[in-house]
Amino acid sequence: MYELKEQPGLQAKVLPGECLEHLKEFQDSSINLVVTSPPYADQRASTYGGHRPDEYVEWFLPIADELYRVLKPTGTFVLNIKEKATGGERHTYIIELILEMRKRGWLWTEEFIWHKKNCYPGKWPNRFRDAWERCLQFNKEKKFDMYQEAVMVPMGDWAKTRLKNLSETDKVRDNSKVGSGFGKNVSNWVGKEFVYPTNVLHLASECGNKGHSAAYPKELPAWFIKLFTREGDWVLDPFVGSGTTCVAAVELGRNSVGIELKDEYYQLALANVEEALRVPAQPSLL
Amino acid sequence: MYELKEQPGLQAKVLPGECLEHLKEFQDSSINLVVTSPPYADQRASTYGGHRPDEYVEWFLPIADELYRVLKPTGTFVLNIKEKATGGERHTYIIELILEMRKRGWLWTEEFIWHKKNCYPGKWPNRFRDAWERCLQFNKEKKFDMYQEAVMVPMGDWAKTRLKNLSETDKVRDNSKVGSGFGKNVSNWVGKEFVYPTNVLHLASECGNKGHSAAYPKELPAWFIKLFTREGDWVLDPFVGSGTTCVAAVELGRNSVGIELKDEYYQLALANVEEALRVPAQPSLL
DNA sequence: GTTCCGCATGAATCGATAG
DNA sequence: ACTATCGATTCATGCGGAA
Repeated sequence: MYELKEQPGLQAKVLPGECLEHLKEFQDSSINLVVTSPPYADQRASTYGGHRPDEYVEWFLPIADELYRVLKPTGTFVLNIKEKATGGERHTYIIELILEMRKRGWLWTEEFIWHKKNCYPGKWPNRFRDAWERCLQFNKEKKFDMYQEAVMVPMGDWAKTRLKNLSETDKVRDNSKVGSGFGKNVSNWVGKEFVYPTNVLHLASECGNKGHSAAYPKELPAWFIKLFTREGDWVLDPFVGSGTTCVAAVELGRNSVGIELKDEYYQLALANVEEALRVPAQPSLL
Repeated sequence: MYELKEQPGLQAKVLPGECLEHLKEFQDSSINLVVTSPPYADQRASTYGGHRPDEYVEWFLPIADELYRVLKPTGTFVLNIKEKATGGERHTYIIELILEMRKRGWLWTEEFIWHKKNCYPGKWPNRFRDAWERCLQFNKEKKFDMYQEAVMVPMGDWAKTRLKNLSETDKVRDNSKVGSGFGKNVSNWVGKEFVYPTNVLHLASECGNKGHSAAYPKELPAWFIKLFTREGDWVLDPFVGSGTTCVAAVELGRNSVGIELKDEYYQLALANVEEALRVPAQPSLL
């Protein structure tokens, strides 16, 4: 049985292997936020631990049950996912999953939209490029921890004016700059008016910059970590991939656990989390 | 039995009363596009002809059946809708409706996201402002009519590059005025590069909504009308409200039928459609 | 050191081909 | 028929090399 204790210093663990096995070792009500992007449904079940659309719900429900158990009553589960198009139709396994999870006690609190500015190219006779993904928010209780002030965005007069006339490109660029944590310059915000965001997130999907294809920009988990946790809280990603969620948690001063089945990604996650822990958290981000 | 014939001149009819009654008078396979924004689920069932969330699916399915019958095999049904938040949760009647409609033969081809730039202000302890709605695309057949070229947009780089050029300012202003980012006066963009749009639509929700409660900007039906129909085709909106869909159809040179239960809106729709018919269609829009 | 251009590269999807 | 694989299509982004 793992114990997640408050200790001096930041903790970030990455565990190799099946998430269901590891989850059983977690104590009840020990996690503040689960945020994950599970392997998408894939015809080729062998590629990345993908699962066939028709079996997706059946595969995921036992995991959802364990996540329910380990989550604190005031905690939140954020599921980033998007259904495939098969046979000319959008598949229904995700909306079926929502219904099934509700039957098992989860509250479907909200559906955020992640608008991907740079989506995958392609042309088909019957559809356009898919530029959005779901970020489904589930909770155990109606009352849950939410720190809305942590994700407020500056909205000066110039921005209001620009939003009316300009293309989405500039807005996205500004937004991603703000949320990335690196280009953040607090002095630039002095005198600007802050407003609460909406349930639509504008983030560019990360391009393959350092060879590791992190198909889930760090800004996405970072946004939900800021919104649903405080420093010292515990964040869990049962499908951590290259470690993006844990890195975001470390940079924000949250403790985290990531689980990854595939050894290649596990090794990558280890290295990335190590690197993140080496750099002290930036006070401006916390 | 209504007959929808090709006649010289544009036709736009508005019918008062229950849509189910009128739909039964339509011939099979006579409509190219159904696009509508039905009354949203409302706890107070009497207010806007709204229907309780728990009864929404049951109420809508018979209408969906009739729409299926009157739609041409290569036609499309676009349903603009968004679930309410009740009891701290997003209600599930819409995803249940999708599953039920599929059981009755509809193909769930795609889900477009309408991103409302200027959504209704407000603040709640457990959620942010709702800035998006679903535009569910249903079809009868895998192969359907789709005219993708009609909604192409200037390439992403274009705005960024040209905005630096002061001499292009006028064109930018025209752009925002005409189409809010979609379907603008093509003649202005001759020689520029165009790309296909994505399944995320950026449209401001209508501000001055002429007495109608459901703000449904004309650009929304206009975009789908351009995408799924050609001039002379028939467009149907069984919940036409103040006539927005028919006005958009008229302006684009498509024939249309709108149905409205509430007399107040019906009168408004009549007036708006009359006005639209008085102004000759602008060739640049067709 | 800037700016600009060319180029590779994706959480994709369809249709055809082969077993 | 039904499933697995492959080629074609497409565009925002970040990189490197060149002016």
